[in-house]
Amino acid sequence: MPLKIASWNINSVRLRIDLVSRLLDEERPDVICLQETKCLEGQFPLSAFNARGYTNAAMTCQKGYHGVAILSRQPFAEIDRYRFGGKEDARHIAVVFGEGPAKGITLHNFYVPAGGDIPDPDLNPKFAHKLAYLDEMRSWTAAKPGAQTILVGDLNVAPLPDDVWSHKQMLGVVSHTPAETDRLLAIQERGGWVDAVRKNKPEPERVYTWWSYRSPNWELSDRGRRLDHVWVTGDLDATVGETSILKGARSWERPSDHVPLIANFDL
DNA sequence: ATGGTCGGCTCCCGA
Repeated sequence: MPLKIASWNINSVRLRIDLVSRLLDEERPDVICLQETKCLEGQFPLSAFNARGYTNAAMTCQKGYHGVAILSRQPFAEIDRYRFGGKEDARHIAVVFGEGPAKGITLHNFYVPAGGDIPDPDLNPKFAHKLAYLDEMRSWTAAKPGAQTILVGDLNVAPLPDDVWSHKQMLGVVSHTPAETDRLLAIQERGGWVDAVRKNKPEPERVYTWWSYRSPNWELSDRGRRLDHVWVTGDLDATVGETSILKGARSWERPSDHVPLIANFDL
């Protein structure tokens, strides 16, 4: 049975609901995971999702910042929220699917802290928070090894040398420092997670999901980073099909700085 | 540890 999941850091779901609708109409995923929704639950534009058959919603929200949501055409049997890193930030939501092809599968949607600009936990509390968050993710995945589990989201770390435009020049830049990449790879290893995107786009292919707003010539300079991820537990490895990164969405009107990821499964 | 541009709790802060 096919299952198609989309993940997108939308950077305000209210502002960009028409872009989300376009993605849903063009790609028709079964499930969409959003990060940085940036609104309270009562402000979430549910009607655009309901009109397209995404009548099941699980979200964790806070005013103005962060926020993650899972919208699905298939019902949920369970909804869970975890709070890592010693803050009450809205950065994680998980569901277990009830009926349908994904029945029994757990889906986690994460928005890992960006970490500020200075890659030193002693000088920058935001970077310390990010490292603490990643450390807690590792403890969490080691304590509770997943089965039949998919993890998606904006992990705000580009773990591999070919996940950035210049490994050498990025080693001191938050998102690609050894402190972060070591931690992300440790989470992967401890949890037995498989990087679904790299499974069919292996290194040394350069793969990016984010291009900064600060570069007016983002497409020409192509200084991207692979900050968004789809991971699966080892028992789902064989079910992973095509994954795609919809770079075209970065050129849509008033775009997010992240583009959607699509992952197909054959369950 | 350049500066650049976005979003929202908007003349600032987080990304």
